Amino acid sequence: MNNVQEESPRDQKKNRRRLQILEIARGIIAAKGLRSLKVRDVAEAAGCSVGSVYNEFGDFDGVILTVNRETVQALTDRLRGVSDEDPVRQLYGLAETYLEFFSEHANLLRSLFEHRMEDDRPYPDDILQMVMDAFALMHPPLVRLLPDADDVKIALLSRTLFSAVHGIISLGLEERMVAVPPQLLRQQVEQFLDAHLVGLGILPRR
Amino acid sequence: MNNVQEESPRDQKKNRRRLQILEIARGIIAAKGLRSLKVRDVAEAAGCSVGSVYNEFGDFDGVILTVNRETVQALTDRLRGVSDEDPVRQLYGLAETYLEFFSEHANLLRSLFEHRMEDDRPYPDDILQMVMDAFALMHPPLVRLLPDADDVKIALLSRTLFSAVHGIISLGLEERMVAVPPQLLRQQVEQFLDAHLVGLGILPRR
DNA sequence: CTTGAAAATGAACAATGTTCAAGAAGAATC
DNA sequence: GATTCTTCTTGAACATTGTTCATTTTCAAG
Repeated sequence: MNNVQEESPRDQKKNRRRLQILEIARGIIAAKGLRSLKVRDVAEAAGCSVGSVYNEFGDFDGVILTVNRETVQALTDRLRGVSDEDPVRQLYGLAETYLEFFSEHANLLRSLFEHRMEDDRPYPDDILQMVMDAFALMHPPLVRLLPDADDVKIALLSRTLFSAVHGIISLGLEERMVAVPPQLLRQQVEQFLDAHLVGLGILPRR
Repeated sequence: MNNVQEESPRDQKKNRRRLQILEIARGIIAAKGLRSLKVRDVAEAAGCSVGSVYNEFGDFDGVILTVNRETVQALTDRLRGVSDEDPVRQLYGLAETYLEFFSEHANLLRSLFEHRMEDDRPYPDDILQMVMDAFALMHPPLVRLLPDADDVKIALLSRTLFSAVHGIISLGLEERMVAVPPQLLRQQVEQFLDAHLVGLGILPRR
């Protein structure tokens, strides 16, 4: 049985344009923020009609959500690239990588965390799951470092720790708030982890 | 010299309506989120024309920003009410009070942290300052607990700690993400503080 | 080539923020 | 109290932007 679908020229064109629309939307969000994203701008830049955008994504939220989905995917890929050789280093690496990624793609991350659906439509489950999975990446190193602890507790701890790091970074990079210089922020995150890992008994008191 | 401006009947009416508009806007944001706030709804509920809303607040962002200003003011008031008798208890109290306030006014807090201005207009400085001041409320108890530490470092630590707590709470209450049960979240925040204060040498290792 | 299905189009519509000329209301002056 | 001046209020009109859909175009299959 051959499951490989041949891609007709028509589908190729369709896919090419789908990617193009996403690329353009991502570019606008990254450059000028989610609030500056307009259907007509995207359609014009992609050389198609607004109807085609709707045809491809259902509604405008569909475009945003697809960009967000790809953002969290890219984030996860980056976080998975952190070396797991030494579990302590891995924790620092995850936090620092998150900081790097957030610095490089601040507006995309904000779109991911701040976008609200119209009315009371639910946020897509798969994206939420992907975010939770990303935040669970501290789980394996924590398990290694706290072998006697309950696995459920570690899962909770992983989310808590990553959420804390997220708070420090997202507010630290918020240029609206008194902006923290990047180098200082990195140091801030490190010292935060220092203290916390000492508190968890993972690192010795200095 | 008498600096007290008599309030003319006209001003009274104006002020009454200003307050009414804010009350209505706050109610809508709190109940259905910032994205559901519409000028016409506010004007109709306040029994005036849309023009009057603009006359009073300049533009629609003006309404939102005023609500946000009052939100952070209310938050600060609540946080200032935390007892400063015991500095350790004060830190826990600040975190728990923040959790309480966030639970009760989740949509208002989200409006404060997530609202972006049109184009590239800057977010009002006074609001940013108020948020930073609120986050600095951990400073005094930390100074008492770490009398030998550099004051600038403590200021940074205060912001970091509060930002971390903010991250844990805002993501924990995010019903979009896998919602954490309130009681569990409270425990989560407490355990987070436990570990961190141990790490800072403020609490003894248990 | 014909034909039927799928996609693309863009004008029209709908929702919503914004402006402003005209009128109403109130204060100031006599 | 009448007149005049200032200020506020109004809401229709406009501007922007998301959404729909009847029509046209495209193109693969027969």
